[in-house]
Amino acid sequence: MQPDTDDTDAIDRAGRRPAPHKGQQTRAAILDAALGLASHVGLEGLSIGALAEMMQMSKSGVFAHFGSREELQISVVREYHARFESEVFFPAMGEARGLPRLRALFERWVRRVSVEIDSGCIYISGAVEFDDRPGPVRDALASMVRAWHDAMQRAIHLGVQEGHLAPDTDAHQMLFEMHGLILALHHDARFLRQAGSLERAGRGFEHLLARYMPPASLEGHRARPSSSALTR
Amino acid sequence: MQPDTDDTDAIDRAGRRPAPHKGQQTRAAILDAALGLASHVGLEGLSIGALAEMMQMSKSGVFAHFGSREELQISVVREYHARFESEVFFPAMGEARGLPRLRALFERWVRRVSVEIDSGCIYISGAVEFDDRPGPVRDALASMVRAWHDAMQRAIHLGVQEGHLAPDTDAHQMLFEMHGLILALHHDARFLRQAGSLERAGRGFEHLLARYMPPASLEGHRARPSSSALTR
DNA sequence: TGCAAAATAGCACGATCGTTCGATTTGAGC
DNA sequence: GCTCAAATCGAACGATCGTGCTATTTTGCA
Repeated sequence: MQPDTDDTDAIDRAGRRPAPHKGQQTRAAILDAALGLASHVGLEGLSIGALAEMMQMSKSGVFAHFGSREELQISVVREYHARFESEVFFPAMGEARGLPRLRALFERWVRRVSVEIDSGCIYISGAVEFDDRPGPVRDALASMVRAWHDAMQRAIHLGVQEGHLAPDTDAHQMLFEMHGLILALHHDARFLRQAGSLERAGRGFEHLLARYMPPASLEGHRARPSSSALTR
Repeated sequence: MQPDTDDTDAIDRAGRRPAPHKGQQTRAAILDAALGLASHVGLEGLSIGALAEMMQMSKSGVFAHFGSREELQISVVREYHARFESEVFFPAMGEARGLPRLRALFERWVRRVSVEIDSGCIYISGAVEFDDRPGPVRDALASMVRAWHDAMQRAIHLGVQEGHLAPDTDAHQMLFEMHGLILALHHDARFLRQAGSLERAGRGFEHLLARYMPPASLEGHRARPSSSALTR
């Protein structure tokens, strides 16, 4: 999880462009509305006109903040990424490595995706909308999803190192199966409106943990000392 | 898997409307093109103009066959359902009940979803596009997905009856996890263009089978005689 | 308080959308 | 081959889209 460095306001933080910050303020407000809108109608359904009406602004007023619809979409993706990070990734990183952290990551991931009835996940809807549409939006989306997947794989590797998961655990495979649970949850809860989906996702995760458990002889032991401060 | 009874041409099959069938012919051709188009740009991205150009017809000529865009979308969903049935469901039903049939269902499901590089699954993209958009299209989509899920659950139940799966197998839970594998495959292969996704889905399915295996003592035995011809 | 710049509004454009309607072409049955 | 209905076309409609301009208002700083 790193590609959220250069924002449009990078220049500001660097010192130049002396004062006027009212613009950034409304830009943030627009982005907030855009995120809410996009999570309902998708990134493709996001229209500047609807956004302007929702903000009680003129179309051109909204437009000026982004320069193009595509740039708006990319900004929304970046904003979603930032929120995802601060609601899922960072808090979970506070947990101890291995199982506790992995559990926290999954649990928060689940909560983020099945968020109180409405507001779908832009990573998921975006993946479907742009799986056949090359361009900068798709690139931004893909790079952030990949960053998230990499972070998850690192957490799984740490689980192995801590001796909480079997030494021969295929991290990519385990991530694949975890991701599947999340996607099934999103599908069943959001599209089919099926009750009990949340519990099913949780049970599925327990099944995964049981499957990737270390053999009893190794239980509780560490595969190797996890001293180095650089391994996170 | 049943809700594909009343088509628009039901009146014809019933006897009335004596002869002209050229219309149905081109309607089928349009539907075929529409299916291809929708699997790339989604049901929402499906436009009559693009379809007309692709068919080398006038917009109104295409339009007349469906009466509305919504009806076109529903027709596409129905057509996809029919193909899904004949490519996945019916052939797999030829396999023996229990594990062989379940394997066949999953394998063909996988093949249908990851179909030669392009052409995504309309069930999956449709679910994302219409999870927040009530109406007849969503209803049609949901009813067919549900029919498919029901069919899968029946197959799982038969697996239990045949003694190929543990007696306490939660069919809904197992389906949830299988569906997750399919969705993860669709995501990783189609959006992330990740190699090896197909194998990961297969491995995930093997993990599931291992998990829902009956206890060794029951292996090979049937939970109860599967005689009645009505149990399918 | 005044001034430059930033933020926003207003208007128009070309394109595309789904849809309507009347005219025209095509088809099949006598 | 004639006829009538079915199939298709062509043009136009209102709406919405993203975007480009030029005013106008608002903002932050001297």
